[in-house]
Amino acid sequence: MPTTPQTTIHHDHDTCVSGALTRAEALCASRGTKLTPIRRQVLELVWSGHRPRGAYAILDDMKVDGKRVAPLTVYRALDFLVENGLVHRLESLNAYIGCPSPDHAHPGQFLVCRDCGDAIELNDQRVSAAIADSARARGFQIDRPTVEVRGLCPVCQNRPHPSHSPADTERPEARQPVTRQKAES
Amino acid sequence: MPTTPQTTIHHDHDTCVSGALTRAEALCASRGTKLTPIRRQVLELVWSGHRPRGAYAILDDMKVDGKRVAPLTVYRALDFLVENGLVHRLESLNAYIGCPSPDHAHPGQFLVCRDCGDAIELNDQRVSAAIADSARARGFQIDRPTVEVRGLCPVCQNRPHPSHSPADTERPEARQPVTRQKAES
DNA sequence: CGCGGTGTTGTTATATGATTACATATCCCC
DNA sequence: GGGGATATGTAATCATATAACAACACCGCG
Ligand SMILES: [Zn+2]
Ligand SMILES: [Zn+2]
Ligand SMILES: [Zn+2]
Ligand SMILES: [Zn+2]
Repeated sequence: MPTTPQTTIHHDHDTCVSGALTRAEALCASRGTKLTPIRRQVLELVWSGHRPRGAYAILDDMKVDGKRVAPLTVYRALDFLVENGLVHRLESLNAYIGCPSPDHAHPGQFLVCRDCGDAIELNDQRVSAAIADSARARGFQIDRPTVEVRGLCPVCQNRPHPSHSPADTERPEARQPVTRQKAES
Repeated sequence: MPTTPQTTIHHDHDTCVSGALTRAEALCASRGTKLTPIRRQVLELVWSGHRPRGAYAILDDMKVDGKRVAPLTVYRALDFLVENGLVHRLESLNAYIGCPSPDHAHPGQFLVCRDCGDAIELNDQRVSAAIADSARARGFQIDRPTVEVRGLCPVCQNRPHPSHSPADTERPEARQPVTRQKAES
């Protein structure tokens, strides 16, 4: 049994995380930015669940030398990671998620499941183009478009109902259908 | 000099607010929902600046009988207003803004200026359609699409730079170019 | 080497945003 | 008038994010 078992679709998540870290190292090296130990650890913790994660959830796991770090430490690292495109911020969840393709600049477009909490990253050119057109028509200069679609992912559509679901045993991290959920525990 | 002078584009804002309140009254009456004094006051305060406003900013103005109300009072009213489409919540700002056309259901699409803080509401069918297609292609069932575009509005593009701007005297509510701004004071 | 600038981290406190749990009041229908 | 649904009051607490300031580390340069 692997050490980090919490993802929706089965895959070799340990490899998945180490890959993300390796790519991040390479990217920072090529750009002359510094992926310090703290930043690296935060990035690893963002990836750990392969789903959106809140800053304080990361903070809880951030023991450095057995000592709990300050919130600012985590936020500063997250700012760096977001600025460098290694992590996206999900505005509607106040949460962060690792970007699988940080090498090319892109805004985040996400399908966020209200049940399992997973966030699927899209990169739909039609959506981007439609937004760009609409903004241009009004003379608005875009910094960063945000597209976050809340709903129900295909997997969760096929489960009877989250709160009564017998699948809780095999997917213990399932979210309750609350109004405004947290990204994680 | 009017009592509520803080908007970007000059217009008769007092009429603008009273119009929104009248429409809200009519809409609630037709639906059988109740626009209570508290809800009405919160709606008025949401509209007061004609721009996104945080819950606690509203709270600060919410003296009822000279007494400060509890946060929950404001949040409950905001929940009602959002559910009834009278107000939109801006996820990227944790703020609320009045909807100019609450009569027909629609998700909010916004162009949010990073300088003046104004939010222009769009309703672009191409954007909606592109998002719907993209979600359908992945079997994702949409609850609520969120589109919030951060950038610079036409007015602010023509001012030299927010922090050095001489226009501060005529637009005292201008925002600083900070990383993650508040909706209001 | 030693200096000074830039960038990173530490520490403490606080602002802002949102919810839980429970009690009380009010309205409307019967 | 009883009784259920809706609305508000009160207190405490949780969650998210930033401010202000100090210390340290790295790096290029004289
Ligand atoms: Zn993974
Ligand atoms: Zn991405
Ligand atoms: Zn107005
Ligand atoms: Zn609207």
